[in-house]
Amino acid sequence: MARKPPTKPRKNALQERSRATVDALVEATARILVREGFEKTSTNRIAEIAGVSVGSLYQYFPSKEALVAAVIERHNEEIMGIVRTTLTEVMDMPIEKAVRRLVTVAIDAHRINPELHRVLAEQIPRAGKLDVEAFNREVHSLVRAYFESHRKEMRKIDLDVATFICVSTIEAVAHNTVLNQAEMLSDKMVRTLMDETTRMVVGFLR
Amino acid sequence: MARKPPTKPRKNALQERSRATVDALVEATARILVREGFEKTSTNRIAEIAGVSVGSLYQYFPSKEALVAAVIERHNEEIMGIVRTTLTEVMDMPIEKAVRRLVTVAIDAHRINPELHRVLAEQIPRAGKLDVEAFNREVHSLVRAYFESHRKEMRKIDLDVATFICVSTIEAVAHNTVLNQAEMLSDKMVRTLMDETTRMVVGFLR
DNA sequence: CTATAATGCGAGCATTCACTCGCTTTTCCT
DNA sequence: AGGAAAAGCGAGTGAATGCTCGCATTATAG
Repeated sequence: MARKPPTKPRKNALQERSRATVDALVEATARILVREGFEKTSTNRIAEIAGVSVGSLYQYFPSKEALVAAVIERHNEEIMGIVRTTLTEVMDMPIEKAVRRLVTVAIDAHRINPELHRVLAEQIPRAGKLDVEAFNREVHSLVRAYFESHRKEMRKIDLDVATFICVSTIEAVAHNTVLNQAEMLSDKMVRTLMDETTRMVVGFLR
Repeated sequence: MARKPPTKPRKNALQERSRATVDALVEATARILVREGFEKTSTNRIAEIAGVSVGSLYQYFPSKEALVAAVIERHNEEIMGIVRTTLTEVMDMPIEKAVRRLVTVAIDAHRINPELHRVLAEQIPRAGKLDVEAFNREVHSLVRAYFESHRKEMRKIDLDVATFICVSTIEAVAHNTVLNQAEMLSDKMVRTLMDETTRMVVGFLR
């Protein structure tokens, strides 16, 4: 196995100016990933688009992977923010309402930046792998917590299995809806898909 | 957008010897993809492992992408073979039986070569994109055909929506079961997963 | 056996790319 | 003001890689 390149910043941005530089670099990386694809994403190009020199880039990011990892982390954090707040909102709702809400949120989350999501999903470099796993684990445990406190509404079923299946299903439907079918889908179609997915999951749980 | 590299063979292998060369090259590509990852997969290395010179490689494959595409096609064909025969076997079975069989087959298919599947799923180059879409379309239409001829066992529901949701679900569960959790799962656990997934899908359809 | 086509070879070319280093400019602190 | 620390610069370096091309070897046909 190959040694993985470092991911931690070489130095922390302290002053205002340097924080802006770091931001510009991450933003540029995301934009190039979307607009030109992973292969075309070179450090020289990133620096160019960010309006920064390669030298400065390497002051804050020890490797190209570190930059991509930063993009992944930012994107994941954005999504996790939504998921976390939604799951607390939903905590007191009955299963039917809660699941419907989760399905909606899953699709919304995938719509934040579908192209970036696609590129990250397709081309996850080794660097981002850990982040994504942590992400999955957190979603899993949040959903499981909800199930635990709503056990009475549910039939007898292993909670881990239920969580695994439900999360996989909702994620897959959202992913495929937004990415595979793109704009082919009318709003009405999307609503039907959400209704039916909700129905399936709810029917499954009780 | 960048122009995509050609994928068609530069010339067809006619004689026995050259067919063996082509095979060795595809096989070597698959092995390197699995053992050393996409990044380490260079044409020079492929030729080396295949016991063939780079020059010969380029007699049959116009680009590196063409080689990867060939691997993808071979893998997809292997899976599609299983899916096709299973769906004809299943054509006369009632929904319950049929779905259970399909879930089993989905997992089996993912187990053919999990590592290769993972690499291909993660690192699909532009070249393989079309193949994968064709693959999805075929699965979709096969499943839809089954649903059509079993409409009486099902509640009223748009067949495309039903197909989309069912295929997404089964694929996602199989994928995550085999790849995310790897060997962490006991056989019993897998059986439970299959039972529950079947239950969910069947419950959804009627 | 000989001519022709098919197959195979691999050093090397051209290019790309991640990353370094010596230096300048800007900001902060007293 | 002035010195130190932080931030920024970008030409240049070395390594990797996709691919070509001229030639060598092997198979087929007449």
